[in-house]
Amino acid sequence: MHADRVVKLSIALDRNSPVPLYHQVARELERAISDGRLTRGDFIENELVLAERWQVSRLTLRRSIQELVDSGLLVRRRGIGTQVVNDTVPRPPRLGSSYDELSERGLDPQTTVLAHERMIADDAIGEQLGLPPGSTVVYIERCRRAGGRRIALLRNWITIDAAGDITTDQLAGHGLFDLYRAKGIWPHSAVRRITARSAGPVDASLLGVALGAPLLTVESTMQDTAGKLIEVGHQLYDASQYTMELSVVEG
Amino acid sequence: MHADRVVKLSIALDRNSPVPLYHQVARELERAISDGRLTRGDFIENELVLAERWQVSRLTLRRSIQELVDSGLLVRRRGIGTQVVNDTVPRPPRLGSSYDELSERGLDPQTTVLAHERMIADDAIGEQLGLPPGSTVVYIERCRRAGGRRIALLRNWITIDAAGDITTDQLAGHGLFDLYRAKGIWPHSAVRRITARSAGPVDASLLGVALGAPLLTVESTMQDTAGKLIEVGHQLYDASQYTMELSVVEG
DNA sequence: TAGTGGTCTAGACCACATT
DNA sequence: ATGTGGTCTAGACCACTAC
Repeated sequence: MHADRVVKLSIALDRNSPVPLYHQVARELERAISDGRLTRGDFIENELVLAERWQVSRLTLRRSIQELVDSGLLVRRRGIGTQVVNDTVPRPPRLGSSYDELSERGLDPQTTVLAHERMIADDAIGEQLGLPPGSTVVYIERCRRAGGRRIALLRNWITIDAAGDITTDQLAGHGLFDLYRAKGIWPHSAVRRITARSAGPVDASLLGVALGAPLLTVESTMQDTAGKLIEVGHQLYDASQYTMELSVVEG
Repeated sequence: MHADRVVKLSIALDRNSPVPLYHQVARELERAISDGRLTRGDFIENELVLAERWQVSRLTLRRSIQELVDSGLLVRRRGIGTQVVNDTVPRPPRLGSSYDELSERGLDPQTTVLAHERMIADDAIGEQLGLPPGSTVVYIERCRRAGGRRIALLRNWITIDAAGDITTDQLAGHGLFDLYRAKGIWPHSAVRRITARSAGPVDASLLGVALGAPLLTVESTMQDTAGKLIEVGHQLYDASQYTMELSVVEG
């Protein structure tokens, strides 16, 4: 009972490339899926055969396959084989600014800086940033537009270390993420709490929506690769214009 | 210039356990972090030393460390070492029912089945499930409660294959995920679209909220490990009672 | 019984960061 | 120059699935 198609693949590898072999193999497999040589339901040949044919060690091959399994394109089953489950790479949630995200959707994001100042962190913010009471932080409030319409209100409380020398001009042209990276700060992980609320008078007038309009709210805390807390962010999205999309793949 | 603490760890491994060695090592490392032997900023010893001391191959050790790197607890830097970045495991978004999620938060979720019937899928739903027009699906509408309060309204359109023989009784006592798994169907990945809206008359009365109250909405499409589309789900959460939480770690 | 993926080893060499 | 993590190999044995 095997109506299932087993596809023989040929690939080209460059052993002098600085790109790791396992990644080259993964890329080739991914290409085979995206250009249709492999489609949903197809099996690839078994690991011993592929390792021999492509002249890589089995472990290296396995690592390549694992990459695609992690990203949700392949599924492995012991005793059965490795099968294509997905034609397109599901997009996992990423650390990244809404600026990048809107760009990727083909919109042309623009930013208006509404506030950019130093202030004493209130207790809640200070605690989330792990700062002693009375610490100074940089407060930034921006309005994000796309296609001429106001999409989101972005409020950030950032440690002096991370944002002390960012200028208002820089904020208008770039997402915060780019500015962090330019300073050598590497955002590493974030916790996001997502819920909804009705627009109050301030939010409504800043976003240009009716009083009581539904807003999607995201509160986040972010830290860098050294474990240092960088910022607390509150984001308010006009729900009629913005949908947050994320893919989840079972670990 | 090394104020950084390098911690010497002792661990116990059981080589006869069915649990893979790399996972045992990972678990021990995780325990060392959670019980405070390792804290943020600490370095673990280098890979050669640890592999020798714990009598595992370097590759096995690396795989253990990788587990914690993936989950955001450790960071590795070439030429420098491996360092603890996080004390607690950030919780990545997972495939799982709100039932499981509410359970984990210590609440006691209860379910009322409001509808459970076969119906002809409308065009939008049929298309999302990849079914021909006029196909029959199972429609389920449930109200999820916790702590005696109504938290969410769950609407699912499920393929006959996946839900054809689920009974109403089963639905009252279990999350849909458990029922799928019991049938040998393994949810593999989902795409979720999250936004907000104001409660309409029907939603308001079913959830027991005021007309126009803010709701968090999640629309999802899910498929199993074989790549088959299983269900489309629409979930409405009372935003005053529910916050969606997710952690994102940079890949 | 045969075939598949899952785990583990010992050893080699490379690339990068610090001193 | 030294120490760190990153890649890669060849080979072994195990666990699960199918027939």
